[in-house]
Formats: sequence, C-alpha cells, structure tokens
Amino acid sequence: MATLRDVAVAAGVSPATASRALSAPDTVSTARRHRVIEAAERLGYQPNRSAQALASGQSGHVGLVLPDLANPSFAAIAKGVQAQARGSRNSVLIADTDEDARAEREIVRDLQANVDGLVLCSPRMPEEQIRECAAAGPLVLVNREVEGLPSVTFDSAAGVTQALQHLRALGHRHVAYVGGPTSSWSDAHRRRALGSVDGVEVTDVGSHRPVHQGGVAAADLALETGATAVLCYNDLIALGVMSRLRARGVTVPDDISVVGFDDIGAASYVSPMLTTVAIPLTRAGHEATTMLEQLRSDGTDGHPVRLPVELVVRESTSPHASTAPLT
Amino acid sequence: MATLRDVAVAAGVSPATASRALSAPDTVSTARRHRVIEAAERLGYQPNRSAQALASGQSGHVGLVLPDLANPSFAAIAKGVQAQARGSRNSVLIADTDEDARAEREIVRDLQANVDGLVLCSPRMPEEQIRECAAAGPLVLVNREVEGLPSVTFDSAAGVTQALQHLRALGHRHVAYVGGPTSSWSDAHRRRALGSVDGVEVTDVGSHRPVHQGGVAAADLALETGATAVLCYNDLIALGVMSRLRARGVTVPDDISVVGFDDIGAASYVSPMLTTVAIPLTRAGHEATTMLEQLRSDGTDGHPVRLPVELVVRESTSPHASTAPLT
DNA sequence: GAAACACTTGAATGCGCTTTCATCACGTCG
DNA sequence: CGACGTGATGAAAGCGCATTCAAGTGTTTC
Repeated sequence: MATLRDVAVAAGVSPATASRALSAPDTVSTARRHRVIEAAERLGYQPNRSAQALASGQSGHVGLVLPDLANPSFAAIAKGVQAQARGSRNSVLIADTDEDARAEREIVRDLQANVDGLVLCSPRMPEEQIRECAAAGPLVLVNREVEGLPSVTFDSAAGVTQALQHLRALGHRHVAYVGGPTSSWSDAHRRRALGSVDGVEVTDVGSHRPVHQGGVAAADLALETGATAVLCYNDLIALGVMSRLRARGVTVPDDISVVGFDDIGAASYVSPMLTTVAIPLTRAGHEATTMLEQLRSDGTDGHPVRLPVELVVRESTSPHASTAPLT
Repeated sequence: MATLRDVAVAAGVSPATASRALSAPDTVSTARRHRVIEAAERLGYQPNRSAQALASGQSGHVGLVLPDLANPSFAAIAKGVQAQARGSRNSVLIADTDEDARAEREIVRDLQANVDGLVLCSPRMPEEQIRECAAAGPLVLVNREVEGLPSVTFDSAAGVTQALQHLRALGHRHVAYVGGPTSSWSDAHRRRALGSVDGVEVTDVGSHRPVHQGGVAAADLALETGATAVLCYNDLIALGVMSRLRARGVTVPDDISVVGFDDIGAASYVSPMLTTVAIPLTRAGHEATTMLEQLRSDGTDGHPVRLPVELVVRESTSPHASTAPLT
C-alpha cells in the first residue's frame, strides 16, 4: 500500500508538500499540486486514517449509539447519520447497546475516546450519566432533551394534539392513551399534551412495552374504558391493539378508531392502514450529525432542535358511531 | 486524557511494561500487572485506538457495507455483525451504499483501506468487482456466493422446497412465483428450486421490485395465472400481494394462499398473519464476522457457509378449495 | 560451581501522517 | 536601493502506542 511518502517521492516534492497538496490544496502552487494529485492517483494512494487521526487529533469518525438496530425507527436514524457523515467525509462507528442499560455507559465511554463526536440515542440512560458523557466530548442527543445539551427531538406533543384534534373532528369525545415506557423521555413529552384539546377526554391506560405484544395486552384495557378511539405510544403498539381488537370481534375503525406514532413501514401494509403520526427519523439523523459538525467547528453550544411531525390519516380512524364501513 | 505513558509513570514502570500489562497480561509479573491495571483504572485510561492501529497495523475495526440500513433485513444483519464484533472488542464501521451501485465500489475501497476486514452485503455488485475487493483485503460476503470466496448465505432453495411441499400438502397444484430483482443472487438461487417438488406446477410471473408496491403490481399477474397459491421473493412483496388481493375482493387464504420470504416483523402484525420462510439474518451477521476473524488469524480460506432456513406456517396458507374460513 | 536457560524488564525505534518553524525567493514600499 | 511583508517549501518534531532487542534476574542442569 502506497504511503504519502511514496507519493511525495513520485511527485518530486517533500512529504510536507504532498500532505498539503492533498488536504489544503490552496497552500500549494498549482503546478506542484497537480503533480502530487496525479502521483497519488497513479499509485492508488489511500491515506491511512489511523495515522491521520494520530497526527491531527481528529479521528474522522462519528459515533452512533442506539438501543436496537433491528428496530426500524432506530435504523432510520442510523441511515440519516450515515448519509450526512459520508457527505462530510466522515465514517460512522455504530454501537447497538441491545437495550442493555448497564453496558451502555461503558460502550459510550469506549466509543467516545475514539471518535470526534457522538450521536446518542438513549431513551433510558439517567440524565446524570448523559451529562457526564457530554462533558467527555461533543455529543448530540436524539429523541431526548436534556437541559443545556444539544439535541434533536420531535415535536410529538404537537403530534398528540394533531391526533386528538383529528379524532375530535371525527366526533370522538373519549380517547384512551396507551403509553410507552415510563422512563422514556418521549413518552413523558407526549403525555403532557394529552389534555391539550378541549372537548376530548383522555384516559391513560398506563405504560406498556413498545412492541406488538404490548399493544395486544393494552387493547383490553383500552376497550374497558369505553373510549371510542385509542391513541398509542407507537405503531407497534397500535398494530398490537388492532390485532387484539380484531380477535375480540371489534372492528377498526367502525367500532373504534386507532392512531399510532412513528409511521413505520408496516403501518401501510396492514388493513386497515394505520392512521399515525409520522416523525422524520432520517432527517433527525441528518440534523444531529450536522449539529455535531457545527459543535466541533464553531464550538458553539448547539441549541435544541425540535423537528415537526405530521399526522398521516389512513384507514384506522373514522367518524364515531358511523354505521357505514370505510371500504 | 491519560496516555499509556501517564499510566506507566503512575505505576512506576516503563511504558513498554504498561503496554504489555494491558494487552498481553501473562508476559508481566503479577505484582506489576496489578499495579498497572490499578493505575489505568484510577486515571481513567482509555487506549487511543488510532495509535494502537498505527503501531500494530490492526485497526480494530470491521467494515460493514450494505445497500440500505432502513431495510429491516439488512438492519438485522448489521445487528449480528455488531454484536459479534463487540464480543471480540472490535468496532464496526458501517456504510450504507443507498442502493447506489456506482458509489459502492468507491465506498468499499475507502473503507477497506482502514479496517481489518469487511463484511460485504451487496446483492448487485458485479462479480468481477467483488473479486477485486477480495484481493484487497479480508472479506466475507453475506447473502451471496462467489466461487472461491468466503460467504454466508441462506439455503433458500431449501426454503422454496419447504414452501412448495407445504402448499402441495394443502392440496395446491399450481403456484405462482413472484420474483425479485433478476440481478440478485438470491433470486437466481431461489428460482432454481422452483421445479423441485413433484406434483406442483410453478408459473413464474416475472421480476418485481422487492417492495410493497412491487407486490401490489404483481398480484394481478399472479391471479391471472389461475394459481391457487403464490410464493413471493420476500415478505414485502407478499404483503403487497395480499393488499391488492384484498382490494380486489379475493380472500387470503380461502381463495388463494400466500407465502413470503424473510419473516420480517410485519409478517406477524398483519391479518391474516403471513406464512413465510424465516431466514436467520442476525445469525448470518454473527457467522460472517466470526468467519472474518478466523480469516485474519488462521489465514485459512473460509469456506462458504449456508445457513438453514425454516418455514413458519401462519395464517396466509390453507387447504385449497377449503370452504371453511381459517378463523 | 559454572553454563545454559527461561522469564521480565526498559530503552529505543518507527508506524504514516500533520504541523510547526525556519528558510528562501519575490515583489512592494518608502 | 535596502528593509520588509508574502507565499511556497522542506526539515524536523512528534501524535500514542506496539514491538524488537539487549540487558538483567533467577533457576535449572551437568
């Protein structure tokens, strides 16, 4: 593998000049720059990142920590981070904590020592630990806010409001809310908006695991409240709720309307297609990475960014007490 | 940030000994080793990976290249790679090629210069280019075979056979096959098994994009063949087929049975739940990474591994001409 | 009791690159 | 015409670590 020194020799310049020609082109005379670039291409020169990192103190890596890669939502964020990072010629080191809070702290510490910055997506890490991490290096939070730290979140309170308004417009007056993990920032954030719409009473049916099975279990509770619509912490839960309702002979949306959160792919694959609040996951990845880069260059404290969400109305919601099937 | 030198000073030993105490513990006397380890912990020492990489020639990174992180199947593979890599104290550099074949070659080259080995998941890269990559460094293929190169694939031909046998057992004699991208290895591999079950005639209805919409489009073609069951290249297509069938008033599984491939989450969330061939994606990630590590240590040529698949029978398949609804 | 050996240790070297710093060649200005 | 900035260049000094090599210590063997 060709080294920078080889390139320099081939171009008849010093290694210093070769280095400059490649990484700070305008500090080198045009003629030499061309000679160097040509030589680099001819030799198939690929800079050694480790050496660059060691010498410059910049690894060229951005770290990404998330709870579960197999979860489509997190994967979407990863995609955004990845795309944006490549755009600025960085690569991304990914760490799946496997929902293991214990290991998480260590993983972050490990990663943080070897990246230029970290995108942290950790719904459950204690706030105090997050602050520790932030002190150890540039870091931006995704889908979570901590006072004073840069973050990109979703305005899901607005999403809740939109969903509630939509349901009210359809004549619903009583809605059940199937919550997610109590310890999660976003659940707390959503709950705060539950009372935001006049004329709609919301009954909280408690916290549930944000998976299909969680929704299955919650469906009966929701039914018991007598609500005519149910708003769920996420689509997986909503899908579970719908499964269970169907199994109990309750028709969606005729008997009861269901609204989810996230707009995962499956929301459009089921029947009835799920009405849900779409959140710009991939964009959040972009945004977070951009913010990280600014953090490192400007040194400015990144201010929290809250991305807009959008209610996507499909088939799982219909007017209350309607007798006509949707299809 | 504490360096190894700091640790050495704190422990009263030379940097060389400190280095050994940490990375080759049994070459250092017990007493000193403890002193070093204690000092390292006290100072919060974190080795500088770049320096280690530069000095040892081993980056401690494994590269992972895949077409689309947002695709749950690839994300599952990534999860496996990640888990296995962490187990051996490696980290994974991830690159999403965004289905862009053009960029792919360059991305791989870039990555390959800076990792110890590469897990490559590229259904469409020309075989010749793959060989080039393999020549440039340790590499294992996932979900694709190239003569002479290490790979981990799925025995999806066996999956096709299982599915066909299942359908025959239910009385189906005529099955439509909705194919995936022609250029993909796995589609070719599956097609070869289409004639493997006596008594079942398979009509190929052509290649389709491996997405929901692709299935929607294919459903009408499948129906036209008069087949009583349809086997799909993947679950996304199968889900699309089911959507379209429902829209046309055809009931699954009473009028027609549907089988998918992959067992993505959504397969269990829809109604009827999809009968599908489950493939061990995450395990493939494990396996590939393990193979990569062996490649590097033993230097042995890894032989191709073909992982078993399993037909998961759910609700989308039922006896032909049955008049009783499944539920 | 000396020679041979195994085992630990530290000094020194270099991985490939970036980044001062000093040098040199030019053009500019007083 | 000399003093002085300006921009381009190369020599050299590390970045933090692994690793080679020689030296030192203690143990075994004949």
